[in-house]
Amino acid sequence: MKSEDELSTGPWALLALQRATHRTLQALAASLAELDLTASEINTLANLADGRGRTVRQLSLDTGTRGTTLTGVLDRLERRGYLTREPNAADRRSFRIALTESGRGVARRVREAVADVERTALAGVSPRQLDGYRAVLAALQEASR
Amino acid sequence: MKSEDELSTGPWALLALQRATHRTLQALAASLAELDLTASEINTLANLADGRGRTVRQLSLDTGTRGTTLTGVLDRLERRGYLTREPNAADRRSFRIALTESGRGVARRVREAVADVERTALAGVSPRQLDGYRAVLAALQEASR
DNA sequence: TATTGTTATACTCTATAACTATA
DNA sequence: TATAGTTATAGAGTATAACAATA
Repeated sequence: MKSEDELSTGPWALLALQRATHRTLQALAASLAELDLTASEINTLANLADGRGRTVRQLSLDTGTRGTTLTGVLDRLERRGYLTREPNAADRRSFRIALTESGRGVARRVREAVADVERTALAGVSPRQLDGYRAVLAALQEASR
Repeated sequence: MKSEDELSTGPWALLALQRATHRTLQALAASLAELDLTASEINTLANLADGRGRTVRQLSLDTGTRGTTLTGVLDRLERRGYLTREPNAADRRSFRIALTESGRGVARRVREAVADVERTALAGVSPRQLDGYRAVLAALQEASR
């Protein structure tokens, strides 16, 4: 717990953000160890798990991952048969990333693991606090463009 | 903006967390480009900026960075003259990481950049929302041990 | 001219395990 | 025996710049 003084005078919101991200990511990777996925792969699959196809650009915005990083991540997931890059008729420069049958299975397990962590963690949190969390994250993102 | 349906049924708290972390980190590194620091180095310096010495272990807990990663980060920062590893009389297995004079200067600038982002981002956020944010981050970390 | 996505390079971060010194 | 910190290795993530294809 930080001192009152620090909370009021020093920056803490971003430090806490990073700490929480590192921790939850490590916990998530551990709970999904059997699937042998990296943090970025988990992040990517969790985003794709809703079944909506996305372009690489959209996925990059959704995950916060750089395009150049995403190329490698998608390469590995494609090689493992979890997704495909389909031509995009609407814009022939881009692809639509779509989960395969087996990709959907893996993505579902990832999504469940993510949901599990959230359920456990947020059990004692009020809707109002959750709302504040969402608002602050949105504000941080908005200020970082 | 996500659909109502997704907010109520799917996991979003961790996905939003990762997205926000990536974004703010990129913005921070860009605003501190002249200092030529990586995200981890920024995180480390921002934590040390309060002037309190720490062991590597404590720093690892504070930043969420792995010990093995921290060794390299500290190596580089030490080589640049920003910090020193001082013997720790209390426990001779460990070191106390302390900022040097020039390290304090750099850390101050890092801390100011972090504070700037926070001020800008959180200008329109209420204390109550900020409180919810803090509570949720704490809950996520607690559930990830 | 600008954007989408990939490639290339060099460096940083991570996981894992082994190792030394100290507790 | 356990912990603090480092080292070693291999793979993954990053910034940056350049590139082809398309808009």
